[in-house]
Amino acid sequence: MTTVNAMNLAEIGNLVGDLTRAQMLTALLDGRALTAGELAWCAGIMPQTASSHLAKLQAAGLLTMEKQGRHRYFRLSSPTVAAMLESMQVVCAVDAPRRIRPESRMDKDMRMARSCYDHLAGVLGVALADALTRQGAVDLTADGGVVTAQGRNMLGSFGIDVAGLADQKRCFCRPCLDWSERRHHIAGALGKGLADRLFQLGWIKRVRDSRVIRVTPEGQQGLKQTFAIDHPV
Amino acid sequence: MTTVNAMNLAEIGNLVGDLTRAQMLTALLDGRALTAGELAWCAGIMPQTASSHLAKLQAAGLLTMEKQGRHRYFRLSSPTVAAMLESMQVVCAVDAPRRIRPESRMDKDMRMARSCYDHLAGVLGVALADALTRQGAVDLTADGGVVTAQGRNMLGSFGIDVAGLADQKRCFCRPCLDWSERRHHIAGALGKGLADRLFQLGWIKRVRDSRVIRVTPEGQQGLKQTFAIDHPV
DNA sequence: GGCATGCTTCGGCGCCGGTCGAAGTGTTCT
DNA sequence: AGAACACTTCGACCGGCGCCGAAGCATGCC
Repeated sequence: MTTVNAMNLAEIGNLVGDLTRAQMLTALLDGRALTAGELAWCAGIMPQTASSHLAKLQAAGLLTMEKQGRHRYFRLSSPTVAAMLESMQVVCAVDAPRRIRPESRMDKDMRMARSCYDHLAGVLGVALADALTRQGAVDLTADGGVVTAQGRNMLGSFGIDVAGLADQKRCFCRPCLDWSERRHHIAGALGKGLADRLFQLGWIKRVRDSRVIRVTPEGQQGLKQTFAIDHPV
Repeated sequence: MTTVNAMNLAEIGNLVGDLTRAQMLTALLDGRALTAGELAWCAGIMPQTASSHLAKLQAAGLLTMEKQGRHRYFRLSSPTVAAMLESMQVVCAVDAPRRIRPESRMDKDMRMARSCYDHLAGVLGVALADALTRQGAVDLTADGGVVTAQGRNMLGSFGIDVAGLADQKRCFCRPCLDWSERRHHIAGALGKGLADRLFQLGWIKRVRDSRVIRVTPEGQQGLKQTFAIDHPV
């Protein structure tokens, strides 16, 4: 019997399948580490309850914990976990028969620009991928992506150490299906490099307590000049 | 609040998180369509119970149903769903702290060679990917893969219509992390093409009621001659 | 028509697991 | 030292869900 596989599958599913834990995981999906208390607040439960959930998630290897003074910081234990969660969201978004879309302000912002573990997603993420493709800097297919010689120059002068990124163990340029746009954006080391550089330049900023990304006025101008992207407010 | 995302996530997780449903999904992971009765048998439950589970999975869009006489055939509704399930299994295999491995005969066979939705996985799948890489037919990275000019010739003379496969909508050559080998094998249209051709040649056969693949004596010989693969019995 | 088969719906049972209050441990601040 | 804080453990409650028996529809075979 293939039960051993199914058991693993069910265990993971079960962990993600509780709304409270799903809220915690969603909160951690931007790659930051949060304290147990913050996670409890995110999920709207008492600290004791959060503690038991976090213990389970940690025991299963989805989360790693780091003690720091009297705080305990939790983060997703690897990009693999983030990728899994994204793939689950993609299934919701793509395959589910249409259902009520609350269309809240936050949802709108999330669709506009958000962090996806350590890179950019939403309209902005897709626009960046499009722009780099249009400029011949990267060749992005559904299967994967490569940076062209021209792209290396361009990204280099933009302040991204392409060679350094490519040396890392992790995927260099992975296409990541965007659950809101239903198109691909750039993930992997290059995706992180791009996001990091935009943060560094002050072109984008995180919105507190969410994955939403805000484009600053300088970013607005810079994106237009460098990538010919007209990002809405 | 990002609750809408978390809700979707939890819904999917909840569906996969029940051992019974996980067994059904695992049984469907090879891409075939099974009847409600067969799925009930796979999960070891009564038909009534299976019916309710299948209704839920279908309502959520994970499964599609097709009536055929008095049978109802269920299958995974898309490769996206299969990819999600695989990604969940990868997380179990890679991130989970080591746990008891029952080491049953079936597990051994599964690790040796199995179908993964519509392509090959296990030792055989990885060996094929290695062989094609070694022969310079494909260039497989963690990000994606491409078929070389030489590869097109080689695969063409092996009876695979590379150009035809590349024209399809779906990913052509996607690397898929193997949960047992923890290395990549070839998925996507090319992966399916390879598997189909090996079935057609009679080199491999499915084992009844499982995803296990058996290599025939002809296959043993053919794999050695064509790909220099010494596949264990 | 009569009967077997495949699947669904309904109703009630039983249990697993998420929840919080209370109490305990370890850390930091004054 | 004592108090405030962050988090964990324990115990009890209870709601939800997976389970099966019985009955109800469809379909196919004789």
